[in-house]
Amino acid sequence: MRNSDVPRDRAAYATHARKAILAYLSQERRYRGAAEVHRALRAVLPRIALSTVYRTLEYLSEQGSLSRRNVAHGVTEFLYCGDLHHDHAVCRTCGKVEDVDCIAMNGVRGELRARLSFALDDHEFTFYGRCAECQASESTP
Amino acid sequence: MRNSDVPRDRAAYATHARKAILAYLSQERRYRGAAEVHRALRAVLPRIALSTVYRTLEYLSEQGSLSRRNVAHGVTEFLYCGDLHHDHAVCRTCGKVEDVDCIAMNGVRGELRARLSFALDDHEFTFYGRCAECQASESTP
DNA sequence: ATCTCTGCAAATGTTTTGCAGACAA
DNA sequence: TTGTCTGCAAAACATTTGCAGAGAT
Repeated sequence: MRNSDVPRDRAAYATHARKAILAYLSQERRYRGAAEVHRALRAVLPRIALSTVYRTLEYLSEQGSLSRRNVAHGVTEFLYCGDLHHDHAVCRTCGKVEDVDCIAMNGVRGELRARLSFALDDHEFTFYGRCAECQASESTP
Repeated sequence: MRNSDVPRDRAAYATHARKAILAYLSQERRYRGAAEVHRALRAVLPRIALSTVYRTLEYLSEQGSLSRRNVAHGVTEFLYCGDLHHDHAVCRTCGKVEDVDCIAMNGVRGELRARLSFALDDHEFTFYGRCAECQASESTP
């Protein structure tokens, strides 16, 4: 394949909307939907359109800056989350998300292949429970 | 609390729609959306309404007979799946779902508590790859 | 007979798209 | 200047709901 056959990446502009959404989500350590992001951004960019939020979230998650999850009622939520693949522990009380880089995965992978003859090439793990902070505040209400 | 105060469960009728949907999904070992189920059921019940399919899928998943997952574009899919909690290995080639009752999970749980002080109360694991059959047919096309 | 379920049609809520002007490079 | 984004408004889609009649017990 000649170099000229390689589709050139389209230029990616660093616009107000992209910067603001990335700034908001990287500070917020929770999954947020388009409507929530839109509401929050209006403080900084009063004229931003909801459709722009959708397009930007889509763009950023394709770039790998955001990870997405589909929740009930047709809603998609996004979380700021570097380039690395890792799993998430979601606190059911405050919604905070912590990254889990799980060593035990190696064992799981081997077991899966041995028992099901299943060739694993990807996984999605989500843990639900209570984070350390919320456990602490439960005892002192 | 007196016995008469306990809200009595509503009677559950074994209707054509419920039987047919359960029959279809228990034979099909894949996640299916409402539209797909509806299309398939028309062969047996020509007058069945899409809204009935939605209501029935909702009902069956609340009963615990179906497990649900939210996929992209606001679509919810359902899988026949007994009462037991287990994780799924989804074949990316044929879509077939196999249950995984993974022993290595205990290791994951312990690690999570030790490293994050995270009190785990539930998890959702999905594995993606190729099932044994699809691996075999890849070598003989 | 009674209470539950279903078909139909209309409504809801999220997400997508077309297009002309605004913006970043 | 040039090609990429954005705002606006309208469309597309999956899903939900109200209601009267059909169905299950």
